[in-house]
Amino acid sequence: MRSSPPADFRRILPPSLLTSARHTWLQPGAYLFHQRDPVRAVYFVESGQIALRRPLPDGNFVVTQVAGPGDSLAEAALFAEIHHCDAIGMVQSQVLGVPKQSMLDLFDRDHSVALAWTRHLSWQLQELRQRIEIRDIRPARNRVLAWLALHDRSEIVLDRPLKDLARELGLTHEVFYRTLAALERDGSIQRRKGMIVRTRSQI
Amino acid sequence: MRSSPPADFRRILPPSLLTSARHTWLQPGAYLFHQRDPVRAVYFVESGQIALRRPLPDGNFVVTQVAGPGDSLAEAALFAEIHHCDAIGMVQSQVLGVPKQSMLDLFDRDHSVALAWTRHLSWQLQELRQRIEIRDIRPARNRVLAWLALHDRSEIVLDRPLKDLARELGLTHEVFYRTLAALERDGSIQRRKGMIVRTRSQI
DNA sequence: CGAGTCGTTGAACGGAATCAATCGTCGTGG
DNA sequence: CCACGACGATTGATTCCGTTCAACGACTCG
Repeated sequence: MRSSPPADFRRILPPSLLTSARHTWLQPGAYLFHQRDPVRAVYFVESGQIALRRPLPDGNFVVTQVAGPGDSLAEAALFAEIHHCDAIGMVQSQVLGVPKQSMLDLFDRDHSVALAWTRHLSWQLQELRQRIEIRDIRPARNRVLAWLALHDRSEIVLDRPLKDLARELGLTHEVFYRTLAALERDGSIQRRKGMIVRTRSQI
Repeated sequence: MRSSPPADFRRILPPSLLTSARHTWLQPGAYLFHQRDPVRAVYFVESGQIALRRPLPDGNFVVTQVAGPGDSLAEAALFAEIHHCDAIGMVQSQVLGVPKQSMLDLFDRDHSVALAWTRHLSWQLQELRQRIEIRDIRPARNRVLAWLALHDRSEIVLDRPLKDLARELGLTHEVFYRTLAALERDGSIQRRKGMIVRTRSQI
């Protein structure tokens, strides 16, 4: 899908930063931080799933991000004094916390790291914009075809469960399964264990 | 909606950079750049609308971004030798092109500018993630309520046509109108010229 | 005064969500 | 080892909500 490298924090942060970082285990429902907590660190998800949500006056929430393995979390917090949303583990999760000040200091000392971070953010942006646009494609058949077409190789390796991919595409997993089945039926794709192969590529 | 400042490039780029920038007028359908063109500049939309789209082998396209006034365009190009998508004016548009090298040089010379750019990207990311999550909310009524709830003040000033807001929310304008009408009917909001006022805020 | 666009409502259709049931696989513990 | 539960994958049936098409009024602009 993406023409940019995978946005995994391990490729962005230098080892020197990683040593000053703290690993944390989070049980399901446990808070990583609360709204209005002072910002101490920028976080990266190593495993599990962390949700960011903004509490509303009436006691409800609006979810603003769901971060999975490899994702960075609340990068904008780097430029804020306090958090403006809650962070909660959806499942048992492991996160890496890099102290805010260490990060800013390193940016200051080492240009290449600052630039690498900028590149990371730019890639993320590109990917998200793409995701938004692809979700606007209707019906499901065309959306899935577009998603397939964005992959450079005709063989798409499924590194995640189809269920997760469905969510990324903004479809329920049922509809995604059905659509894939329909595409295979009419010969647009072939399915092999753990991968999808594009055959014709008409949208 | 956002708790961060508006992401307008005029607040990020220092005047020194803006002087070295070039204004370009783009007619509808005209290309700002093509895929595989060498990256010369990073662009900002001053007026109109620019679409980024990735050409497919079969002659089709997948749109990856639609940028409006104030938006930066293809920031990731700053780290690439060639463009990997086309940029086309959807309507008559004016863009500002800041030479890639000027930008990188300035980042190198002036930390504060580099940091401002990082902050800009972080805010953009946050906003996009929020947009994605809000578009997952169904049905339309709840989505609109969530969108309203994200605004800090109970009076939401409509700076853009409702049509555009509908698009941002991932709804057709008809459904958006209807939903607003329904919300007003049951007393959840009140509408005054150019603004919407939250009254009750239950989701 | 028309042309164009936004805002608004109506009616009908279609496609995706939802609910439900089944199968396979994997890991866990008795 | 097998039973059990959890979860992914899959398909069916039904419902419902958002899209689409259509029409109209208000407003702005040339």
